[in-house]
Amino acid sequence: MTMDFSRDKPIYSQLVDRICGDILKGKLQLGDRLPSVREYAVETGVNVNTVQRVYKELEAMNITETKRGQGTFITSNEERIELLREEMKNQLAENFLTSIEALGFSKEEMLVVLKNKA
Amino acid sequence: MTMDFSRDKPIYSQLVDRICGDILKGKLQLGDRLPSVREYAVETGVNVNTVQRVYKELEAMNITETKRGQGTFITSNEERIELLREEMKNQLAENFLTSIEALGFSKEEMLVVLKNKA
DNA sequence: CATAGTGTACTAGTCACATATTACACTATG
DNA sequence: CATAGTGTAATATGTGACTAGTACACTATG
Repeated sequence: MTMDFSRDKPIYSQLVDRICGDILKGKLQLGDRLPSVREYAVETGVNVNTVQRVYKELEAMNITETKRGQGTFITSNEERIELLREEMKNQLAENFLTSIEALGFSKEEMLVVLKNKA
Repeated sequence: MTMDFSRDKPIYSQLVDRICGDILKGKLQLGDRLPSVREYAVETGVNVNTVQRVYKELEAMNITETKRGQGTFITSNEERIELLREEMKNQLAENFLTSIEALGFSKEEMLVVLKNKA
């Protein structure tokens, strides 16, 4: 496959985002098994170590559980996923507000822009 | 002064944002002279080269003009600043929308969150 | 024309990231 | 119990972004 990655962010981080997105979108279901590190490395065209880092990161976030010899699985803990959803939503909002404040825009002003966009 | 910088973004980039913000907020006026690279380096506690990079970046954005031996000045071109304002507003909005889409959130959902925040 | 204050250029060091390679540990399966 | 497929760990290497130190070039000013 050899995905294309943006250059302004580490690959491993983009992959984490991608997987989180797939979970939140429902493309990946609770309990699903992720591809093996070697498989996913080939799929995405990156090194095994990079994939390992992705899986490590996900596990640290408590959204996957890895079992030696078996694979890496999305947690079956629905609460955790729901919490993740809220966390990420909040994080996004906070970051956005911080950015607009730093640049001198008002929240109201930005809301208008957002509404008028695709 | 020794400002504190976030670690997830280059210092020079944060300084560019800061100055842009100060311009858009009116803290810096058209035609104003910025501190010299050395002055600003001391003020912020970073290296002269870092400041130079900031000024270079700003000049590339056409929002400052630098004159050897004299200093770096905010452009007097009001249109340019107004354009900058629109550009940055759009950029912020686009980035935000891209992020929320990647993570599987809807625009409407996020608008609600934003409204309910400080 | 000397001096001090500008911006600028060059070189080098550090660090995070990504890669490559190799070896190890565990588990399922025949 | 052999084998193939999992995740894990360790080491070395290359590269690019960022920062720092130092020296240079230009300009105003007395």
